[in-house]
Amino acid sequence: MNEISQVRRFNRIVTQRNGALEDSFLARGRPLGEARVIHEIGTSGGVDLKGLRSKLGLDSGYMSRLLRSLENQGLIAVSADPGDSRARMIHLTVKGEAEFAAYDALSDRMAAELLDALDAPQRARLVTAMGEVERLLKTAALEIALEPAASEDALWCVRQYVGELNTRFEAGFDPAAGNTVEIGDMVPPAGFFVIARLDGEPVGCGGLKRLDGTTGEIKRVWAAPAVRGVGVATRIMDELERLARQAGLTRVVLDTNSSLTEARAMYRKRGYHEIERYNDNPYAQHWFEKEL
Amino acid sequence: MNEISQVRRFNRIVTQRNGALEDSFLARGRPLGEARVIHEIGTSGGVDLKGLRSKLGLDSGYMSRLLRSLENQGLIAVSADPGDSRARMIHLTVKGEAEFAAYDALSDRMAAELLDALDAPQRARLVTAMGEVERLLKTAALEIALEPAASEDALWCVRQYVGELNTRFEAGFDPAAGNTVEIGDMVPPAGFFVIARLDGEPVGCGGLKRLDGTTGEIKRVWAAPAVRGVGVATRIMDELERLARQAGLTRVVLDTNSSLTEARAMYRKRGYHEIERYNDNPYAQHWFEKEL
DNA sequence: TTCATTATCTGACTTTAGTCAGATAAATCT
DNA sequence: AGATTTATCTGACTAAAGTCAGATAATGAA
Repeated sequence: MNEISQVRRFNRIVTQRNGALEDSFLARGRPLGEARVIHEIGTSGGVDLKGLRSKLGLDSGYMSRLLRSLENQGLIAVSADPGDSRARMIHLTVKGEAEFAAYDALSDRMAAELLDALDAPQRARLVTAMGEVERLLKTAALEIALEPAASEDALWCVRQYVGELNTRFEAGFDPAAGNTVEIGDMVPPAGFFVIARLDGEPVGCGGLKRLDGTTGEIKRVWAAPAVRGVGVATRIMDELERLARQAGLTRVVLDTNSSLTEARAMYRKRGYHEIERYNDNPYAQHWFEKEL
Repeated sequence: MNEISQVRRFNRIVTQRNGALEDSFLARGRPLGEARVIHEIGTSGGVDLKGLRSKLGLDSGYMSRLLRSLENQGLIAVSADPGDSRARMIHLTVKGEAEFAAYDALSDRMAAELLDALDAPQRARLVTAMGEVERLLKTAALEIALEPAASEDALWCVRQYVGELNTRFEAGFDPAAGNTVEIGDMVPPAGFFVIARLDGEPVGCGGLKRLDGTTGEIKRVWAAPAVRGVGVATRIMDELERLARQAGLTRVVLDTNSSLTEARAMYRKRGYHEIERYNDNPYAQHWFEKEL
């Protein structure tokens, strides 16, 4: 099919370019493995060895040797984890930070060189198209799955959600006052909680709480700022509605604050229509329902 | 700058994806070096060792060993070049073809998997955006340079040009009858010939012939079909006009056939306007000029 | 307290990728 | 015909990347 050949052509040409880029990383005179470790530590800014190892997918022996080498070069410092003295924390030294900054500057320069070869309208088109490809690749890589509402990741997502409401609502958001759902409400079969992940990292969530035999309420739909435009909220709503239908519900409702105008537009687009106030949530100004 | 960070974000996410792709190539149980050689031979379908070596940029000793290994696996057959018995020709055996097809199918499957994760409108947007990125990356990588009009590559380009006119003109194109320029006319300082290259491969050409003390004529502007939409013709015209100005000319003219409508539109857009017939080229129906 | 588990490290290994200095034979130049 | 160049091959090497089997010490569970 023609779409497939466009994807393959794209992969080919981009691989060529990135190959050149990786070579120039090597050209900084350091083995690629070491450079990758420096880059990873630098971007996360101090990490635990175990997490680093799983992120880069390296053997423990190999990793140990890489770290020893970087330590001898004075680029990193390894210290014991305060909570668990088997585990190690790693961070860049001043020299390591400088090295990381040099890689960073190199990446910047390569990007600038590419852009310099184009005129302003072409640059604008390239950046727009790259953004579109990036968003759609993320969309394709998105994974939505049921998650225990009490899990570490679920709680993290809800904290992000609460934090964001707090900055967006004019009067702030007090989770105690505005809380209309408990963790237990979103545990199957009573309700559900789902998480959206990108390469394993949580980037969005949403919950469904059963109100009665036929009605479910959608709660806590959140998408991380880094994935705006990727369709995370849409995919989460899809999944929650599917789960609601599967559980025999025929109707879902939700409430929302007037400051969340994009959310309201999305609900309408998905076939929700506004109804009378059905709860006493002090932060809600709009109530919606949808027949499934 | 914001454009730079978009380019870097793009590079990062695409590298991740392609990294996974390369790993799966490795996962076919063959070292990447061997896989690259099979791929290269397969796509070009029978090659000479020297060309292969320069294309992949490998050391002669290393290459020799790679070939010996592939030969022992029964994937390739090496024969003497009929014209030069020092040189070697390489082609895939039946088993090698099967292996190549397997890599090909794998690439297809990975592209299909990506597309499958999207709905039809998203797929269309992805493919469009990938095409745009691809074209603009090519635009950025384009190199235009003076070339001896009698060089191997220059002659190759002109042959492509002639072949294309022959298929596009209703009555065909006879280079003998339609020839209004000789190689010698395009040798500096009398005239110029330029070639556009993408990663070293010629993908377009154009010539300038001095008619008198103030006027130059633009000839043989051609862009390979693979780079349509990349702006090769535009860049070649830019360069030819620059060279004309540099040589002290104040006016350029050119002629063209009525079947080349896009070319005519481009000339107008570049500030050319139509004038009276100035030569007796039997294939020309339109004549243009531009003050520099 | 004992035992299994976990996080990291060390030593001994292999494969991959690549370099470099000749060797060899055919082709080309003088 | 002899000298030089070219295309490929062989041998001897190195560095990078990675694997695997224990060793060690701290942690957590019974």
